[in-house]
Amino acid sequence: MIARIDFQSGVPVYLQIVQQVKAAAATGLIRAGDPLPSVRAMAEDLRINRNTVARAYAELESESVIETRQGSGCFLKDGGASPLRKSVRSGRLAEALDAVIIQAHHLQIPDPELQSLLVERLEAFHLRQKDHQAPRD
Amino acid sequence: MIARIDFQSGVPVYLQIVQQVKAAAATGLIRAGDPLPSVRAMAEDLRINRNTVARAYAELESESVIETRQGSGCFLKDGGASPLRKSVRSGRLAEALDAVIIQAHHLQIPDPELQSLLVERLEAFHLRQKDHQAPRD
Amino acid sequence: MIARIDFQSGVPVYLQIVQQVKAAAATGLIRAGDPLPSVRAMAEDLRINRNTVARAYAELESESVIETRQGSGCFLKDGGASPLRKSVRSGRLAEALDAVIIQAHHLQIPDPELQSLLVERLEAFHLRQKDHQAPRD
Amino acid sequence: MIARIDFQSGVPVYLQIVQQVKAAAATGLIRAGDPLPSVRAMAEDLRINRNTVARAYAELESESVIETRQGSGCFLKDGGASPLRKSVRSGRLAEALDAVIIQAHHLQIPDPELQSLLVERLEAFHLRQKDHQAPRD
DNA sequence: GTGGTCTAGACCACA
DNA sequence: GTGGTCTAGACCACG
Repeated sequence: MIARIDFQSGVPVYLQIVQQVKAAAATGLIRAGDPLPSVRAMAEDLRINRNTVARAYAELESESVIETRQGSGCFLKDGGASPLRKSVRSGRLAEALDAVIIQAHHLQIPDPELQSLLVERLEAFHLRQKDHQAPRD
Repeated sequence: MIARIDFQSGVPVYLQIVQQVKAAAATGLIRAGDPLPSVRAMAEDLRINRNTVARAYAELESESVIETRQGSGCFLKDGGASPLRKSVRSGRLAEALDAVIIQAHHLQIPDPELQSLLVERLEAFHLRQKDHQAPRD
Repeated sequence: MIARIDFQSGVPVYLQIVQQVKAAAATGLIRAGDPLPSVRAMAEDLRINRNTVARAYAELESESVIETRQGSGCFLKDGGASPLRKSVRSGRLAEALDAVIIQAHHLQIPDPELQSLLVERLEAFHLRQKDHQAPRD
Repeated sequence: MIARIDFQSGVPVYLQIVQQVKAAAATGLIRAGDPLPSVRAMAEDLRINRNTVARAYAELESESVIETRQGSGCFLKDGGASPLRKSVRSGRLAEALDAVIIQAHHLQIPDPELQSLLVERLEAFHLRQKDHQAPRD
């Protein structure tokens, strides 16, 4: 099972799926070419409607994260190149960072600590990536 | 002007106001006892519906950030310190950073660029703060 | 009424709406900032379900053609800059052209005629654009 | 090899085969009376399901493009000329071109570039045709 | 079996 | 009033 849904969070269920598939792809839990659980299977697993899963998959496809072939399933794409312009990509990341900065501000966490926390989480992220590569052999 | 609304962001307008009033309080732009702009004034300022501002103020009052006195307006309450323990606070921030890291991965933005982007956005953030504080002198 | 649906064509209804809104935007029938018919209104107009229209609008938003603000409606964006890379954009157009070329081949229309037909349709397109600009004054 | 499948395109695989067999017939790659590859051979060639090839052949037979003889395979029928009148044919192509023009507009690709892209894709198309015909000699 | 589309209707969030 | 999300269930296209 790939995803866990928090029905209390207020975050749309389909977006939770999107985020968790992206996370699984980023850390290497699933790799290019790997099939995702079928829409029906994931819906049953998470006890949600098929349509909700289908919507998540459609969103993932429109972002070029997965590829879906009618009748055979959904597969993870290789992250060859984002179709978005560089400026757009850093713009989006800047928005996300701005939100984090405001949050840090509210949590009264000083800049240097935020920066070192980023370094720490980056290291943790790459460790997870290695963990997922090893067991495959 | 306390708040700036980003209609593109998808974040509810009333929540943007809530967050920005909190931010303004945290940075000292407004202090305990200071009056907030009237609902009508802020609505005209931001060119949004009065209901939206009223809702933001209601939310702020329910969180005990502000206090409304019948007939005279809304005022900032004191109580600046975050009640959360340090570990809880950085834990929350870590979650937010993890999400950003995953996003950066899918946007194919390398670690060093992410880090320098953080520095850049932090500088922009503090510049904005100064802009707000200057007119007060 | 902006769209006409052909239920016989086999083309998904939501895609027909997407195409027709794009066409209306391209020819200047609707302009940047103009509101689109509400989801409910268009659904009633076309006698289809609200969700189908909503899906079309969602697709249009994900392609940056329109902007939707909760509670106030959907508005045409100004076509400032496509977020896609230049290479991706011409790649997509190349795919569309390849399909046309194959079709021309099946219809046994020689290359020079295809090329002059393109010129002709381009002229017709720009004429339509002018037509839509004039009546506004 | 008669067909090349583009799994990314979203066009049903069986339709791609239908179109490409028609194209092969139109360009003279295969001629009246020629045998088509067996269902099994083509399926292995293209790494797709036999059912998919069978469906394509069924479609082609129902359109009288090919003929199946029990036990000996499928053969191309004659009857090359398009039955449509010239005006109808260019009318259909005009519709397709209009759609491409609208797409080019949204992709912000200027007219001259669209025209030169057409020339480029036409060349690529004819190159592919030659590649197919060469091995025949 | 797979995913895609559409309908009908409920409920929520926002202005 | 606006759009967004989710469910339930039907039907189609594809492999």
